Amino acid sequence: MLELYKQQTRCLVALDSIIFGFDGEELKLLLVKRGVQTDHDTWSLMGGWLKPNESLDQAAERILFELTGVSGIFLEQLNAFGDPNRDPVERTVAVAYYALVNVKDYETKISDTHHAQWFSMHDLPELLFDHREMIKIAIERLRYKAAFHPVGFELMPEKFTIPQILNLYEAIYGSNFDKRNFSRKILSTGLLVKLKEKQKGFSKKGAFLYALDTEKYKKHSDSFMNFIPNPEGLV
Amino acid sequence: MLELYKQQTRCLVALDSIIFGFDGEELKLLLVKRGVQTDHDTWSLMGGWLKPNESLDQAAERILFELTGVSGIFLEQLNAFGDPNRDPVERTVAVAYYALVNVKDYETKISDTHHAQWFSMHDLPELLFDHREMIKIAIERLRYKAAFHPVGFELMPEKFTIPQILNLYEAIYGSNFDKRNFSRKILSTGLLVKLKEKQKGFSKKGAFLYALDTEKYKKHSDSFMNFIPNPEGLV
DNA sequence: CCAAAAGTGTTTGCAGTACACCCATGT
DNA sequence: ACATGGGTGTACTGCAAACACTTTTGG
Repeated sequence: MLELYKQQTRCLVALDSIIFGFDGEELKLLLVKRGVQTDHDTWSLMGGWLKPNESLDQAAERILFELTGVSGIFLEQLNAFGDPNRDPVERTVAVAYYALVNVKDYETKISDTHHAQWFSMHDLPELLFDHREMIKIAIERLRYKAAFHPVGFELMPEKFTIPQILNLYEAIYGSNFDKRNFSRKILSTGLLVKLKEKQKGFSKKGAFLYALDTEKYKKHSDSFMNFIPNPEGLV
Repeated sequence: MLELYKQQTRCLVALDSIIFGFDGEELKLLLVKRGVQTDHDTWSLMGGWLKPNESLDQAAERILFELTGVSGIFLEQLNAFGDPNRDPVERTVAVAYYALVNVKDYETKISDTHHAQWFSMHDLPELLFDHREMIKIAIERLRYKAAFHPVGFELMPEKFTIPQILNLYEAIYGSNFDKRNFSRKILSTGLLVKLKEKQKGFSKKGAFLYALDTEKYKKHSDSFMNFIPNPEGLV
């Protein structure tokens, strides 16, 4: 039996994180400038190697922290990618994770560290290896997830307005939703607490700020409801 | 840059398949008797090692074929498992897949080969490593998937009856559904073709056999609808 | 006073659910 | 004849969708 183990080829295991962010208007992706070996403008997902004594989840969490200083955010395994030629240097199996953060809260932390930069989903640069494929699958997964789970709040800052969440969902799905129906739906979750303050500066009237009821959110984070119209439209 | 590659530790990569089967009555799982090194009654998922020149999907497909003679069936990546201690012999990252087959069509092929055996989901033997955890996640995934995608048909034989599909869905979700509503829903997909024959022998009246409209099925296999009542009940 | 965004209610239709009786046949 | 499982129809309800006007206030 142990013989069987000895004969097998070992293989590098990498972790790559697709980090989604939202700045109140647009859905963004955090990328890092690819190291010196390539002089052209290639960007990469946040990635790193699996170490001997950590689990995949731990490794993804660690790498995210090392590169951004961010921890404790939504981070979920997406898929493993193992095409034999996906990394031309040496065969590597990559386990991809996707993460959700709000851009505002972490902006400074992130940009300083590792030449990380937020890119609009609609305007991505040239990407390393199969990272574009990973992103494609991640956005599909995010759409799937956000359609039924209140995961969108992970992308919002602490205080946010209903029109902002609407913007977020429109950005995720690339389509427009009726604001009346949407607002009713979101409020009917009971996860939002209306604050006394208003967001000023953006619109003349100003929109009421809301906060997440974190207690309820924890309990209901795996709950299940329709957040978007016509979920049948999903692939 | 290449230095970075050199420094990293390589690691074994295994594939494990959770193979669901349905015999018309019960949901089953295909397991293999664990090799000689353990004399006690430990069973294992179908598994094998990743080879240097194959992708994860290819490897999963190959291993499934080697162990069962079955190919071309529904086989989808589930999750990667990478706890450092999950395999006590040597650290191994396992990429799990789940597969759906109908027991009847492949019964002989399977049982002959590798001491494989179908087990009732409710009566599983002692399992290797973290295989029980994998199975738990696989059944969750199957429930999730089958709730919205017509994937249940993958588990049915070529010809089947409505009561059989009902049985299947009841087995998957461990609860009972109203047969009138269920039958209406399933037929409303337009994926079924009613045959002239009846299934005889089981009930006195006999139930009409149906076949899958494979053309439509291919087109709609990623379509989206509710197959079960109260999908909110899902985790 | 005007422009721009926020906020709010009602009607309509469909899909999901609950529910009960007749049918066909082998024994 | 009867027991067993197969097959069907209807009424109700609740949620989702469509839809338009009023409010606020900065400029």
